[in-house]
Amino acid sequence: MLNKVILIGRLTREPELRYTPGGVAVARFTLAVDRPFTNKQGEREADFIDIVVWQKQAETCTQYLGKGRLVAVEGRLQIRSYDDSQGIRRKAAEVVADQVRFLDRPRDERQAPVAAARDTSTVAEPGFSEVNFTEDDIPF
Amino acid sequence: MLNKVILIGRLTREPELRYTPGGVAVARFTLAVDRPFTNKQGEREADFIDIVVWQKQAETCTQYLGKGRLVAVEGRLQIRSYDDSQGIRRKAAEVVADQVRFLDRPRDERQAPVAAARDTSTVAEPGFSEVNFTEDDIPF
Amino acid sequence: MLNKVILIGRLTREPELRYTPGGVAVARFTLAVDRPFTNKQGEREADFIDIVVWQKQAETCTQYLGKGRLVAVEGRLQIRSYDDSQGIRRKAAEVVADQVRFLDRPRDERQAPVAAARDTSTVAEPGFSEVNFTEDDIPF
Amino acid sequence: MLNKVILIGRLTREPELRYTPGGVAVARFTLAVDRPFTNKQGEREADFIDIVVWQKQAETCTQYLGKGRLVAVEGRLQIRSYDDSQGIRRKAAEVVADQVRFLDRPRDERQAPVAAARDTSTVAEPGFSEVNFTEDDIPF
DNA sequence: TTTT
DNA sequence: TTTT
Repeated sequence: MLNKVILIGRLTREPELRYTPGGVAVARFTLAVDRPFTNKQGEREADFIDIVVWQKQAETCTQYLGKGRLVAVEGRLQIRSYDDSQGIRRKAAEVVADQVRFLDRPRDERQAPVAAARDTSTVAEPGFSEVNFTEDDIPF
Repeated sequence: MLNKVILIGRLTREPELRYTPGGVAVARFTLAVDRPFTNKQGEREADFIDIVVWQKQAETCTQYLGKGRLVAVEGRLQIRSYDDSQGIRRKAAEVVADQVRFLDRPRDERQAPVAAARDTSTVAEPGFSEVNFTEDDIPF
Repeated sequence: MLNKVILIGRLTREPELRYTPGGVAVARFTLAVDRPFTNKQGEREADFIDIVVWQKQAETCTQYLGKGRLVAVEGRLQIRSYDDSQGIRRKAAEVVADQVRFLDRPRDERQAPVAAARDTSTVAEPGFSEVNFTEDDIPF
Repeated sequence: MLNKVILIGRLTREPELRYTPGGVAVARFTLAVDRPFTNKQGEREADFIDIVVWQKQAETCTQYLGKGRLVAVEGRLQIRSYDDSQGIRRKAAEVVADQVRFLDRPRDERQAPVAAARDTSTVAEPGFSEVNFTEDDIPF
């Protein structure tokens, strides 16, 4: 009845963009999220979490994000079963993103910070469509 | 850049429904959310948190919820300033709900559980409008 | 850097309790979490999400929870790799719970509501250990 | 029964550190969190949300954070009533932080990135004390 | 002002 | 393998 996931981590690789037969964009990438403690060998580990993004947001993520970028992802945890190419039954877990927020600047934008700021601001909330009633509208 | 609140608590009173001049429904209610510890006198306290709900969801909440009902609210924390009727500047904090989930049955539905189940199921996700691409659509 | 999962759903079976070689309690159960939309056949699906609970909370969950019970789980999403009994490399996803809240009463407690209320209140926050500084302590 | 807030925003000023009569550190700061839409004048607004941090984390936040720094805060929403210096009854809303994550580097550390990285990594999770059972311990 |  |  409620299924909410919020992650902050870094992309392990470029997003991969595909289209459904019906022409809808879908992107996938993996997020490395550091665990909040060290293991018995004193090393810090990470969870590698698969992210799925749909529609316009899929395209903006693919266009602007790359390996190492820091993002916040809000979404839901989806578990699905499938048979792999060897016919072995497998389960996949992935976070289907509602929102992807970009938390750092691309590396090569240190030279062109203003343009970068503008570019990324336009994609800051890909696919966002919340109705924006504000406090001015509140009648009590 | 990210503002997410998730609460589970009980309504302290009936929701109050109004309409903006433009005819948009807005409901307000207060949620009592027990604190996860006792105070120095050994008593359990609660936070009384104001909730604002918009549009169709405002109407379904007003119709189906009442004092004492258990709900989960997902939304964002909004802080706004205003002058009260004495001209004193005040700040208001409220959670603007994206989702309100009903977690228990109304009291008088013990007699008529089937009808109740059907009725509440139809309002289980008031105003919900997520695009429902599913795993069958994932092309990789 | 942030990995937060919040779920509300129903247990698909009794929790299973084990102990590590060092004697620490671990419980596992699966949560059915309804998806917020229907599929193309008009059916409502669910995600079946594995939950891991540690220590005292593992024991209270095992003692008080059973198939069909409604709970809220707060935790982190853990992805781990392992080889199954056939030597096939697999990935497992599970939510490691920080908190498990019981959102309904056990079925057979309708006859004994008072005792039930007391019993479950004592386990309402298994393993909880937050430091409880309150507003009375705030020096400004 | 559940009260969870997750915010990403920027400090509007330096944290203010005090101590309770009993000697416990408490820090306060305000977070500007951009709203996910523009108002009717096409401007982007923000919510200014008061944050309270306790104990060691209060001290590390005060030591390392300053105006403009980007952080993620996880905590609970607390509503409390008090009388101000004019005897006017007021309500205060604040997020009591469980975790504060630093999401950017301090400005003057561009010159000394390595030291900065090390310094901030040691305070990345101030006050964190989660028990760190890991997958190696899972007996099933 | 407050819910179970 | 699955809950209401």
